[in-house]
Amino acid sequence: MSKIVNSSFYLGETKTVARELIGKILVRILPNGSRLTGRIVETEAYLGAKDPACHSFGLRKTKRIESMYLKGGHSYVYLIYGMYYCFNVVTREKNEPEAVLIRALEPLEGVNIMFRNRKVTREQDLCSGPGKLCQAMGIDRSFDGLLLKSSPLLIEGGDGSKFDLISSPRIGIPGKGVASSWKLRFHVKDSTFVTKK
DNA sequence: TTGCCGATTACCT
DNA sequence: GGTAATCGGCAAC
Repeated sequence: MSKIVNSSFYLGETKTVARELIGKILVRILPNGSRLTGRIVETEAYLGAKDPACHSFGLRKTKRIESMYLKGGHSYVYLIYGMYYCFNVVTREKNEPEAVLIRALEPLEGVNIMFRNRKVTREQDLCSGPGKLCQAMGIDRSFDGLLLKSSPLLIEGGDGSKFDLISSPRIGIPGKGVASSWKLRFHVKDSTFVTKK
């Protein structure tokens, strides 16, 4: 059984946290105690005030992004395109609104429940995208602003395996000048569970 | 108040 | 390859 990640982990450099979240386990605990878990295989770093692609660029503050201003280790969940949710882990200190977007998981426990939550037939289609994994794990706006250390949502340390990592530009943010080419996306090399082309 | 667009996805030709 | 679905933020009217 893996250990819950200590909150101090999330206070470091956001790019480092994004890289080191690869291989850790996202755990969703249902009201009946069932565990839905997946190994994190793809992440992206969003660097707050100085990052034009980040919701908190220039320290913008709205109701939607209030949780980004919480201390590292909280969740930031928002609605995108009016129909999908994206799950982020807040990093750094309070009032330093940076975060890591969790883009893909390799399903581990509770796979049959994930199949019930999404209408797909292949396991590779369950959590291979930020909107997909929220659907599979039943994460919505009510999970925004939670401390990721207990039910219903937390992150565990994983099995300590090492992975070959690839870094690349972030997906879906064209037209943001130099920020569009920053290599802030990380994923496990050769994983079949990452975002598809 | 209106209109456009987004850290997406599924389904269409 | 293209585009509809559908809501909140925000700039423009």
